[in-house]
Amino acid sequence: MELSERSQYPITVDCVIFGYSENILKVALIKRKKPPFVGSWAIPGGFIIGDETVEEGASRELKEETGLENIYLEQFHVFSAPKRDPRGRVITVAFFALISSEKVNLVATEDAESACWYPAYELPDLAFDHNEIYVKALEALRIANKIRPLAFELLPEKFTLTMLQNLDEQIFNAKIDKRNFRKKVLKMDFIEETKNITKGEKHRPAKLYKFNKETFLKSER
Amino acid sequence: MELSERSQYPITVDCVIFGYSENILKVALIKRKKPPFVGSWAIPGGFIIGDETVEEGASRELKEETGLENIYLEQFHVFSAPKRDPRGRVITVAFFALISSEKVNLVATEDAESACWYPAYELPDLAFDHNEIYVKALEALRIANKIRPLAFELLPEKFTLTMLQNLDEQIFNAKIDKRNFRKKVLKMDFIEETKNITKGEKHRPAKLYKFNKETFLKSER
DNA sequence: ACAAAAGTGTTGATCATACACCCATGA
DNA sequence: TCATGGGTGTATGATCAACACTTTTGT
Repeated sequence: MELSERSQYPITVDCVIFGYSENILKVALIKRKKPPFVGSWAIPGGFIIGDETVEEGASRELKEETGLENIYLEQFHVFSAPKRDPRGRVITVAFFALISSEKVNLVATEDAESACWYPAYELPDLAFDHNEIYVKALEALRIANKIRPLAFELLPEKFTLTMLQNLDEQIFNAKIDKRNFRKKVLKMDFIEETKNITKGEKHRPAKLYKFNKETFLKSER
Repeated sequence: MELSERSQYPITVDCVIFGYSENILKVALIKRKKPPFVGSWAIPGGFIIGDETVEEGASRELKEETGLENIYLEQFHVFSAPKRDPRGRVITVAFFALISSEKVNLVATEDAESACWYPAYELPDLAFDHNEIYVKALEALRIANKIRPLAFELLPEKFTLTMLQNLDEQIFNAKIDKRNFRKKVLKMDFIEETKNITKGEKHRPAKLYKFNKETFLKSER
């Protein structure tokens, strides 16, 4: 049997894009302007075309959506239920993406009437099987964040320990003790104090830290 | 643009089948009898057909290969490099499978001249990008085994603590201290002592334990 | 009696948790 | 001077790592 005689399927990538602004973990959603699910909110995604890998497809999609390149991307699950798209069979590879820029303007694409950031714990009901995809995305983000340090991908290059703690609290949707958190973080030698401090806030300024990737990679071995 | 006008791709599932026999963690491989890579060893897999989900495809494949149903299966990564199959573009969803039966006779399928169990740390060089798939499979198995108890899927219903320890040692390819291991395991209330012991071995008999899934699920909450 | 694996406790080090007050700044 | 978040230490219990001998069986 030749390859071309096999069942073939359109493949999409769906990207659960996490961002962090105003001290809140957010997710980028688009409002659909084409059927099916016109007017519903959905996770951005698109078809794989030509010879691109699923990673390349996800990057391309992300660039169209946010204008950004070199974004952290990680695939976490394939959704292949035959009726997940009422138009016909589409198999999707789901990714989560982490964006560090404080304020990214989302671009409404071909399929979207508009796009905006929703707080991660206040999402509206989503189109297709996207509620299910989102649940798995959060789960995958939590597991990945425990195994390796990912929070930095969501923060600006220099950040305060309070920002880092707040972000962790949001990812796990749980309160963390401040002193214990700082003790733990300051023991990690890949989190380096910079000479900078925050300014212009109406309270005591905070030290800024940065993540040293090289030191982290060395400490891995 | 209609769905049918999109780029479409043949999809395969590849199953890294782990088994455990003679106190050794093993992997099922097939010897290819068709081009490309005739005579090479490979991870078993096959095309998705019709309306089946990737999970259904993997189960079907596994049944053809081992005759077994209701096997533990977990997808862990999509491999989509355009040249990964020299015959043409094929995107594969990789799974790992865990088999508990002590001795499963592997069935040579349509594509395979033969099939056999290889010790997990003595695999031959593999066809396609299967070396890379295998590395990721082992990694995924280790992570999954830390997060939830999977070792039971590889053991007979009743097992000794030494068997369980040996299996963990093989999965992580590391030596574990016997007393510490037993202390930890016996604290888990979902591992229950049975009234049975091993027999007919030329040393002191061992108590047999079993995994109580209900108790485990309760302790999760 | 010997060989082979089963079974068993203690100690010190490290880590996680709980908890409350002073400090530096802007308004 | 007040409001706001930044910054700090200690004590307790839990968990992990290291380590060696006795027991039970088959031959």
